[in-house]
Amino acid sequence: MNQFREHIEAIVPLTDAEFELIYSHFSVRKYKKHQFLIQEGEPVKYAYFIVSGLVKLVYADALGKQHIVSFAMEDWWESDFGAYYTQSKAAMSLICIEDTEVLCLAFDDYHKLCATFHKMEHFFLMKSNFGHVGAQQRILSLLTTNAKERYAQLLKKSPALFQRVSKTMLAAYLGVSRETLSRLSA
Amino acid sequence: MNQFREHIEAIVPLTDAEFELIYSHFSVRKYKKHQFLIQEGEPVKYAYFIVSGLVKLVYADALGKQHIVSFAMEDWWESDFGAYYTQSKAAMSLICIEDTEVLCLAFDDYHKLCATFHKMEHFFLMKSNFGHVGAQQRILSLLTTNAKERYAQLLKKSPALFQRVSKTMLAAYLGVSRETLSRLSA
DNA sequence: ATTACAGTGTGATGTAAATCACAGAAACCT
DNA sequence: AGGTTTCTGTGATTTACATCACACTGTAAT
Repeated sequence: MNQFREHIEAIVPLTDAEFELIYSHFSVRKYKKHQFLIQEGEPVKYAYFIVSGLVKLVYADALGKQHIVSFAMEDWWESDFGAYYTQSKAAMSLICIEDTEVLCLAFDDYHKLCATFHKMEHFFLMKSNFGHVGAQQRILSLLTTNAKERYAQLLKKSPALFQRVSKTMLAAYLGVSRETLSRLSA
Repeated sequence: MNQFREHIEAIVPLTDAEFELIYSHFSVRKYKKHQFLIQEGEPVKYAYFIVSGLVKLVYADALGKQHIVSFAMEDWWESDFGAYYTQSKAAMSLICIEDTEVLCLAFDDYHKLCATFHKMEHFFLMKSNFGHVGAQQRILSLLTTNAKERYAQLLKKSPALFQRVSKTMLAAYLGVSRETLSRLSA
Protein backbone atom coordinates (compact mmCIF):
# COMPACT_ATOMS: atom_id res chain seq x y z
CA MET A 1 0.00 0.00 0.00
CA ASN A 2 2.87 2.33 0.79
CA GLN A 3 4.58 0.93 -2.23
CA PHE A 4 1.50 1.74 -4.29
CA ARG A 5 1.36 5.26 -2.94
CA GLU A 6 5.01 5.82 -3.74
CA HIS A 7 4.40 4.48 -7.21
CA ILE A 8 1.75 7.12 -7.82
CA GLU A 9 3.60 9.87 -6.01
CA ALA A 10 6.59 9.33 -8.27
CA ILE A 11 4.41 11.16 -10.78
CA VAL A 12 1.80 13.14 -8.84
CA PRO A 13 1.99 14.17 -5.15
CA LEU A 14 -1.03 13.29 -3.02
CA THR A 15 -2.43 14.30 0.35
CA ASP A 16 -3.30 11.53 2.82
CA ALA A 17 -6.99 12.14 2.24
CA GLU A 18 -6.61 11.93 -1.51
CA PHE A 19 -4.66 8.73 -1.32
CA GLU A 20 -7.25 7.13 0.96
CA LEU A 21 -10.02 7.97 -1.43
CA ILE A 22 -8.07 6.79 -4.45
CA TYR A 23 -7.05 3.58 -2.73
CA SER A 24 -10.67 2.84 -1.89
CA HIS A 25 -11.33 2.31 -5.61
CA PHE A 26 -9.07 -0.74 -5.64
CA SER A 27 -9.51 -4.21 -4.25
CA VAL A 28 -6.70 -6.51 -3.17
CA ARG A 29 -6.53 -10.01 -4.57
CA LYS A 30 -4.05 -12.87 -4.33
CA TYR A 31 -3.41 -15.56 -6.90
CA LYS A 32 -1.33 -18.73 -6.93
CA LYS A 33 1.14 -19.73 -9.61
CA HIS A 34 -0.69 -21.00 -12.73
CA GLN A 35 -3.92 -19.20 -11.88
CA PHE A 36 -5.62 -17.02 -14.47
CA LEU A 37 -6.32 -13.34 -13.79
CA ILE A 38 -7.87 -13.02 -17.23
CA GLN A 39 -9.13 -15.87 -19.34
CA GLU A 40 -9.36 -15.56 -23.10
CA GLY A 41 -12.98 -15.20 -24.19
CA GLU A 42 -14.19 -13.87 -20.83
CA PRO A 43 -15.05 -10.23 -20.11
CA VAL A 44 -12.17 -8.15 -18.76
CA LYS A 45 -13.37 -6.50 -15.59
CA TYR A 46 -10.13 -5.19 -14.19
CA ALA A 47 -6.82 -3.59 -14.83
CA TYR A 48 -4.22 -4.83 -12.36
CA PHE A 49 -1.44 -3.18 -10.45
CA ILE A 50 1.08 -5.86 -9.51
CA VAL A 51 2.08 -5.54 -5.86
CA SER A 52 4.24 -8.66 -5.87
CA GLY A 53 4.80 -11.64 -8.10
CA LEU A 54 5.04 -12.13 -11.82
CA VAL A 55 2.49 -12.64 -14.59
CA LYS A 56 2.50 -13.19 -18.33
CA LEU A 57 0.08 -11.92 -20.95
CA VAL A 58 -0.41 -14.76 -23.41
CA TYR A 59 -1.98 -14.98 -26.83
CA ALA A 60 -2.78 -18.40 -28.29
CA ASP A 61 -2.77 -18.44 -32.08
CA ALA A 62 -4.96 -20.49 -34.43
CA LEU A 63 -2.67 -23.52 -34.02
CA GLY A 64 -2.73 -23.26 -30.24
CA LYS A 65 0.82 -21.97 -30.07
CA GLN A 66 1.43 -19.64 -27.14
CA HIS A 67 2.91 -16.18 -27.65
CA ILE A 68 3.86 -13.93 -24.77
CA VAL A 69 2.88 -10.33 -25.39
CA SER A 70 4.42 -9.13 -22.16
CA PHE A 71 5.61 -9.98 -18.70
CA ALA A 72 4.59 -7.85 -15.73
CA MET A 73 6.12 -7.75 -12.29
CA GLU A 74 6.17 -5.54 -9.18
CA ASP A 75 4.95 -1.97 -9.82
CA TRP A 76 3.65 -2.73 -13.29
CA TRP A 77 0.12 -2.33 -14.56
CA GLU A 78 -1.27 -5.08 -16.70
CA SER A 79 -4.47 -6.22 -18.37
CA ASP A 80 -5.79 -7.07 -21.80
CA PHE A 81 -6.16 -3.35 -22.31
CA GLY A 82 -7.73 -3.71 -25.73
CA ALA A 83 -10.63 -5.58 -24.19
CA TYR A 84 -10.61 -3.54 -20.98
CA TYR A 85 -10.99 -0.16 -22.67
CA THR A 86 -13.75 -1.39 -24.93
CA GLN A 87 -15.26 -3.63 -22.26
CA SER A 88 -15.29 -6.61 -24.57
CA LYS A 89 -14.08 -10.22 -24.38
CA ALA A 90 -10.44 -10.99 -23.72
CA ALA A 91 -8.33 -11.90 -26.73
CA MET A 92 -5.52 -13.00 -24.43
CA SER A 93 -5.02 -14.58 -21.04
CA LEU A 94 -3.21 -13.15 -18.07
CA ILE A 95 -1.55 -15.93 -16.10
CA CYS A 96 0.55 -16.10 -12.93
CA ILE A 97 4.12 -17.32 -13.26
CA GLU A 98 4.60 -16.87 -9.51
CA ASP A 99 2.22 -16.37 -6.59
CA THR A 100 1.01 -12.85 -7.20
CA GLU A 101 -0.73 -10.09 -5.28
CA VAL A 102 -2.56 -7.40 -7.21
CA LEU A 103 -4.70 -4.31 -6.81
CA CYS A 104 -7.77 -4.54 -9.05
CA LEU A 105 -9.30 -1.51 -10.71
CA ALA A 106 -12.73 -1.99 -12.28
CA PHE A 107 -13.37 -0.09 -15.50
CA ASP A 108 -15.94 2.33 -14.11
CA ASP A 109 -13.71 2.99 -11.12
CA TYR A 110 -10.97 3.86 -13.56
CA HIS A 111 -13.27 6.44 -15.11
CA LYS A 112 -14.44 7.70 -11.73
CA LEU A 113 -10.84 8.15 -10.65
CA CYS A 114 -10.03 10.08 -13.80
CA ALA A 115 -13.13 12.24 -13.53
CA THR A 116 -12.68 12.99 -9.83
CA PHE A 117 -8.93 13.48 -9.64
CA HIS A 118 -7.30 15.47 -12.37
CA LYS A 119 -4.06 14.21 -10.90
CA MET A 120 -4.99 10.60 -11.54
CA GLU A 121 -5.93 11.29 -15.12
CA HIS A 122 -2.53 12.86 -15.47
CA PHE A 123 -0.92 9.87 -13.82
CA PHE A 124 -2.63 7.45 -16.20
CA LEU A 125 -1.74 9.63 -19.17
CA MET A 126 1.93 9.46 -18.24
CA LYS A 127 1.75 5.70 -17.80
CA SER A 128 -0.06 5.24 -21.08
CA ASN A 129 2.35 7.48 -22.96
CA PHE A 130 5.37 5.60 -21.76
CA GLY A 131 3.65 2.28 -22.27
CA HIS A 132 2.98 3.31 -25.84
CA VAL A 133 6.60 4.25 -26.37
CA GLY A 134 7.74 0.96 -24.87
CA ALA A 135 5.49 -0.98 -27.23
CA GLN A 136 6.90 0.96 -30.16
CA GLN A 137 10.42 0.04 -29.13
CA ARG A 138 9.43 -3.61 -29.05
CA ILE A 139 8.04 -3.27 -32.59
CA LEU A 140 11.31 -1.73 -33.66
CA SER A 141 13.23 -4.54 -32.05
CA LEU A 142 11.13 -7.13 -33.88
CA LEU A 143 11.52 -5.28 -37.18
CA THR A 144 15.22 -4.62 -37.06
CA THR A 145 16.93 -7.46 -35.24
CA ASN A 146 17.34 -11.20 -35.46
CA ALA A 147 16.78 -13.65 -32.64
CA LYS A 148 20.29 -13.41 -31.27
CA GLU A 149 20.26 -9.64 -30.97
CA ARG A 150 16.80 -9.60 -29.42
CA TYR A 151 18.03 -12.08 -26.84
CA ALA A 152 21.02 -9.86 -26.06
CA GLN A 153 18.83 -6.75 -25.86
CA LEU A 154 16.46 -8.39 -23.41
CA LEU A 155 19.30 -9.72 -21.28
CA LYS A 156 20.64 -6.20 -21.04
CA LYS A 157 17.30 -4.51 -20.42
CA SER A 158 15.69 -6.98 -18.02
CA PRO A 159 18.32 -9.23 -16.46
CA ALA A 160 15.91 -9.89 -13.58
CA LEU A 161 13.58 -11.78 -15.91
CA PHE A 162 16.20 -14.43 -16.63
CA GLN A 163 16.20 -15.47 -12.99
CA ARG A 164 12.45 -15.77 -12.83
CA VAL A 165 11.13 -17.25 -16.07
CA SER A 166 11.93 -20.39 -18.02
CA LYS A 167 13.80 -20.23 -21.31
CA THR A 168 10.75 -21.71 -22.96
CA MET A 169 8.80 -18.60 -21.93
CA LEU A 170 11.59 -16.26 -22.93
CA ALA A 171 11.49 -17.86 -26.36
CA ALA A 172 7.72 -17.32 -26.57
CA TYR A 173 8.31 -13.67 -25.69
CA LEU A 174 11.14 -13.12 -28.15
CA GLY A 175 9.29 -14.80 -31.01
CA VAL A 176 11.80 -17.63 -31.46
CA SER A 177 11.47 -21.34 -31.03
CA ARG A 178 12.63 -22.91 -27.80
CA GLU A 179 15.31 -24.87 -29.62
CA THR A 180 16.74 -21.86 -31.39
CA LEU A 181 16.92 -19.91 -28.13
CA SER A 182 18.76 -22.78 -26.52
CA ARG A 183 21.36 -22.69 -29.27
CA LEU A 184 21.71 -18.89 -29.03
CA SER A 185 22.77 -18.65 -25.42
CA ALA A 186 25.70 -20.93 -26.19
CA MET B 1 -9.77 23.60 -38.52
CA ASN B 2 -13.34 22.37 -38.46
CA GLN B 3 -11.96 18.95 -39.17
CA PHE B 4 -9.65 19.31 -36.19
CA ARG B 5 -12.48 20.43 -33.96
CA GLU B 6 -14.59 17.49 -35.02
CA HIS B 7 -11.69 15.21 -34.36
CA ILE B 8 -11.51 16.40 -30.76
CA GLU B 9 -15.25 16.61 -30.29
CA ALA B 10 -15.57 12.97 -31.28
CA ILE B 11 -14.22 12.39 -27.77
CA VAL B 12 -14.90 15.55 -25.73
CA PRO B 13 -17.47 18.27 -26.53
CA LEU B 14 -16.17 21.86 -26.56
CA THR B 15 -17.62 25.33 -26.46
CA ASP B 16 -16.55 27.81 -29.14
CA ALA B 17 -14.47 29.70 -26.62
CA GLU B 18 -12.72 26.55 -25.44
CA PHE B 19 -11.92 25.48 -28.95
CA GLU B 20 -10.48 28.89 -29.81
CA LEU B 21 -8.22 28.81 -26.82
CA ILE B 22 -7.14 25.24 -27.50
CA TYR B 23 -6.53 25.93 -31.15
CA SER B 24 -4.32 28.88 -30.27
CA HIS B 25 -1.77 26.43 -28.83
CA PHE B 26 -1.15 24.99 -32.29
CA SER B 27 0.66 26.37 -35.30
CA VAL B 28 -0.05 25.41 -38.90
CA ARG B 29 2.75 24.22 -41.12
CA LYS B 30 3.00 22.86 -44.64
CA TYR B 31 5.59 20.47 -45.99
CA LYS B 32 6.41 19.14 -49.45
CA LYS B 33 6.90 15.51 -50.35
CA HIS B 34 10.32 14.25 -49.16
CA GLN B 35 10.66 16.96 -46.52
CA PHE B 36 11.55 16.03 -42.95
CA LEU B 37 9.26 16.98 -40.06
CA ILE B 38 11.66 15.31 -37.66
CA GLN B 39 15.26 14.48 -38.37
CA GLU B 40 17.05 11.73 -36.50
CA GLY B 41 19.49 13.18 -33.99
CA GLU B 42 17.72 16.55 -33.73
CA PRO B 43 15.55 17.64 -30.78
CA VAL B 44 11.85 16.84 -31.16
CA LYS B 45 9.96 20.05 -30.56
CA TYR B 46 6.51 19.07 -31.74
CA ALA B 47 3.84 16.46 -31.90
CA TYR B 48 1.89 16.74 -35.14
CA PHE B 49 -1.75 16.43 -36.03
CA ILE B 50 -1.99 15.59 -39.73
CA VAL B 51 -4.58 17.76 -41.44
CA SER B 52 -3.87 16.39 -44.90
CA GLY B 53 -1.20 14.34 -46.58
CA LEU B 54 0.79 11.30 -45.57
CA VAL B 55 3.99 10.78 -43.58
CA LYS B 56 6.17 7.89 -42.49
CA LEU B 57 8.06 7.38 -39.25
CA VAL B 58 11.37 5.79 -40.20
CA TYR B 59 14.12 4.16 -38.22
CA ALA B 60 17.50 3.55 -39.86
CA ASP B 61 19.36 0.60 -38.36
CA ALA B 62 23.13 0.19 -37.92
CA LEU B 63 23.49 -0.94 -41.54
CA GLY B 64 21.50 2.03 -42.82
CA LYS B 65 18.49 -0.11 -43.67
CA GLN B 66 15.22 1.78 -43.36
CA HIS B 67 12.38 0.43 -41.23
CA ILE B 68 8.97 2.05 -41.14
CA VAL B 69 7.56 2.17 -37.63
CA SER B 70 4.29 3.68 -38.77
CA PHE B 71 2.44 5.61 -41.42
CA ALA B 72 0.22 8.55 -40.46
CA MET B 73 -2.41 10.24 -42.56
CA GLU B 74 -5.36 12.61 -42.12
CA ASP B 75 -6.61 12.85 -38.53
CA TRP B 76 -3.67 11.00 -37.05
CA TRP B 77 -1.21 12.25 -34.48
CA GLU B 78 2.42 11.51 -35.04
CA SER B 79 5.87 12.24 -33.67
CA ASP B 80 8.87 10.43 -32.28
CA PHE B 81 6.96 10.25 -29.02
CA GLY B 82 9.79 8.60 -27.15
CA ALA B 83 11.96 11.64 -27.76
CA TYR B 84 9.06 14.12 -27.50
CA TYR B 85 7.96 13.03 -24.03
CA THR B 86 11.50 13.02 -22.70
CA GLN B 87 12.51 16.08 -24.74
CA SER B 88 15.56 14.32 -26.09
CA LYS B 89 17.06 13.72 -29.52
CA ALA B 90 15.05 11.92 -32.19
CA ALA B 91 15.87 8.26 -32.73
CA MET B 92 13.77 8.25 -35.90
CA SER B 93 12.85 10.56 -38.73
CA LEU B 94 9.39 11.70 -39.73
CA ILE B 95 9.22 12.19 -43.49
CA CYS B 96 6.52 13.31 -45.93
CA ILE B 97 5.36 10.80 -48.51
CA GLU B 98 2.96 13.38 -49.92
CA ASP B 99 2.63 17.14 -49.53
CA THR B 100 1.39 17.44 -45.98
CA GLU B 101 -0.29 20.02 -43.77
CA VAL B 102 0.01 19.67 -40.01
CA LEU B 103 -0.87 21.33 -36.75
CA CYS B 104 2.19 21.52 -34.50
CA LEU B 105 1.98 21.21 -30.75
CA ALA B 106 5.07 22.17 -28.76
CA PHE B 107 5.81 20.10 -25.69
CA ASP B 108 5.11 22.77 -23.12
CA ASP B 109 1.89 23.68 -24.92
CA TYR B 110 0.92 20.06 -24.63
CA HIS B 111 1.38 20.30 -20.87
CA LYS B 112 -0.38 23.62 -20.69
CA LEU B 113 -3.33 22.21 -22.56
CA CYS B 114 -3.51 19.24 -20.22
CA ALA B 115 -3.17 21.40 -17.13
CA THR B 116 -5.74 23.97 -18.26
CA PHE B 117 -8.36 21.73 -19.82
CA HIS B 118 -9.26 18.57 -17.99
CA LYS B 119 -11.10 17.67 -21.18
CA MET B 120 -7.93 17.78 -23.24
CA GLU B 121 -6.05 15.63 -20.79
CA HIS B 122 -8.91 13.17 -21.13
CA PHE B 123 -8.75 13.43 -24.89
CA PHE B 124 -5.03 12.69 -24.94
CA LEU B 125 -5.49 9.83 -22.51
CA MET B 126 -8.02 8.21 -24.84
CA LYS B 127 -5.72 8.68 -27.83
CA SER B 128 -2.75 7.30 -25.96
CA ASN B 129 -4.68 4.31 -24.65
CA PHE B 130 -5.85 3.30 -28.08
CA GLY B 131 -2.48 4.02 -29.58
CA HIS B 132 -0.96 1.70 -27.02
CA VAL B 133 -3.46 -1.03 -27.85
CA GLY B 134 -2.79 -0.59 -31.55
CA ALA B 135 0.94 -0.97 -31.00
CA GLN B 136 0.32 -4.13 -29.01
CA GLN B 137 -1.67 -5.58 -31.87
CA ARG B 138 1.18 -4.86 -34.22
CA ILE B 139 3.53 -6.71 -31.86
CA LEU B 140 1.14 -9.63 -31.85
CA SER B 141 0.99 -9.59 -35.60
CA LEU B 142 4.79 -9.66 -35.83
CA LEU B 143 5.02 -12.47 -33.28
CA THR B 144 2.34 -14.73 -34.64
CA THR B 145 2.20 -14.41 -38.40
CA ASN B 146 4.44 -14.82 -41.41
CA ALA B 147 4.96 -12.26 -44.14
CA LYS B 148 2.06 -13.42 -46.26
CA GLU B 149 -0.49 -13.19 -43.46
CA ARG B 150 0.79 -9.79 -42.35
CA TYR B 151 0.38 -8.57 -45.89
CA ALA B 152 -3.19 -9.87 -45.99
CA GLN B 153 -3.97 -8.33 -42.59
CA LEU B 154 -2.72 -4.92 -43.66
CA LEU B 155 -4.58 -5.07 -46.95
CA LYS B 156 -7.76 -5.75 -45.01
CA LYS B 157 -7.14 -3.16 -42.29
CA SER B 158 -5.79 -0.26 -44.37
CA PRO B 159 -6.68 -0.72 -48.04
CA ALA B 160 -6.24 3.03 -48.53
CA LEU B 161 -2.50 2.70 -47.87
CA PHE B 162 -2.02 0.50 -50.92
CA GLN B 163 -3.11 3.32 -53.19
CA ARG B 164 -0.77 5.81 -51.62
CA VAL B 165 2.55 4.16 -50.79
CA SER B 166 5.02 2.12 -52.81
CA LYS B 167 5.44 -1.59 -52.27
CA THR B 168 8.99 -0.90 -51.21
CA MET B 169 7.64 1.11 -48.29
CA LEU B 170 4.97 -1.45 -47.48
CA ALA B 171 7.74 -4.04 -47.27
CA ALA B 172 9.72 -1.81 -44.89
CA TYR B 173 6.62 -1.50 -42.73
CA LEU B 174 5.77 -5.20 -42.73
CA GLY B 175 9.32 -6.23 -41.94
CA VAL B 176 9.89 -8.16 -45.17
CA SER B 177 12.28 -7.61 -48.03
CA ARG B 178 10.98 -5.83 -51.11
CA GLU B 179 11.56 -8.95 -53.22
CA THR B 180 9.65 -11.24 -50.90
CA LEU B 181 6.71 -8.83 -50.81
CA SER B 182 6.66 -8.75 -54.57
CA ARG B 183 6.38 -12.53 -54.68
CA LEU B 184 3.64 -12.57 -52.04
CA SER B 185 1.10 -10.43 -53.80
CA ALA B 186 1.20 -12.85 -56.74
C1' DA C 1 9.86 -43.74 -3.49
C1' DT C 2 7.76 -43.73 -8.12
C1' DT C 3 5.51 -41.79 -11.45
C1' DA C 4 4.60 -37.92 -14.21
C1' DC C 5 5.71 -33.79 -16.38
C1' DA C 6 7.85 -29.31 -17.36
C1' DG C 7 12.27 -27.66 -18.71
C1' DT C 8 16.44 -28.05 -21.38
C1' DG C 9 20.14 -29.43 -24.82
C1' DT C 10 21.45 -31.18 -29.29
C1' DG C 11 21.40 -33.50 -33.84
C1' DA C 12 19.12 -33.96 -38.53
C1' DT C 13 16.19 -32.08 -41.88
C1' DG C 14 12.99 -28.74 -44.08
C1' DT C 15 11.50 -24.15 -45.35
C1' DA C 16 10.47 -19.21 -45.39
C1' DA C 17 12.60 -15.47 -46.42
C1' DA C 18 17.10 -12.71 -47.12
C1' DT C 19 20.41 -11.57 -50.31
C1' DC C 20 22.50 -11.04 -54.82
C1' DA C 21 21.84 -9.99 -59.51
C1' DC C 22 19.65 -8.32 -63.49
C1' DA C 23 16.17 -5.93 -66.44
C1' DG C 24 12.13 -3.45 -67.83
C1' DA C 25 8.78 0.26 -66.45
C1' DA C 26 7.37 4.33 -64.38
C1' DA C 27 8.14 8.78 -62.21
C1' DC C 28 11.05 12.96 -61.75
C1' DC C 29 13.90 16.44 -63.01
C1' DT C 30 16.05 20.72 -65.82
C1' DA D 1 13.08 15.25 -74.95
C1' DG D 2 16.75 12.93 -72.55
C1' DG D 3 18.86 11.45 -68.60
C1' DT D 4 18.60 10.11 -63.88
C1' DT D 5 16.53 8.00 -60.22
C1' DT D 6 12.98 5.16 -58.08
C1' DC D 7 9.99 1.29 -58.39
C1' DT D 8 8.98 -3.33 -59.48
C1' DG D 9 9.26 -8.25 -60.97
C1' DT D 10 11.77 -12.54 -61.35
C1' DG D 11 15.54 -16.00 -61.17
C1' DA D 12 19.49 -18.24 -58.46
C1' DT D 13 21.70 -18.90 -54.16
C1' DT D 14 22.28 -18.64 -49.23
C1' DT D 15 20.92 -18.35 -44.47
C1' DA D 16 18.42 -18.06 -40.30
C1' DC D 17 15.24 -20.31 -38.14
C1' DA D 18 11.35 -23.82 -37.55
C1' DT D 19 10.24 -28.37 -37.01
C1' DC D 20 10.95 -33.15 -35.81
C1' DA D 21 13.02 -36.42 -32.86
C1' DC D 22 15.30 -38.04 -28.89
C1' DA D 23 17.60 -38.04 -24.39
C1' DC D 24 18.63 -36.20 -19.93
C1' DT D 25 17.50 -33.44 -15.79
C1' DG D 26 15.06 -31.34 -12.11
C1' DT D 27 10.82 -30.45 -9.85
C1' DA D 28 6.11 -31.42 -8.42
C1' DA D 29 2.34 -34.77 -7.20
C1' DT D 30 0.39 -39.12 -4.95
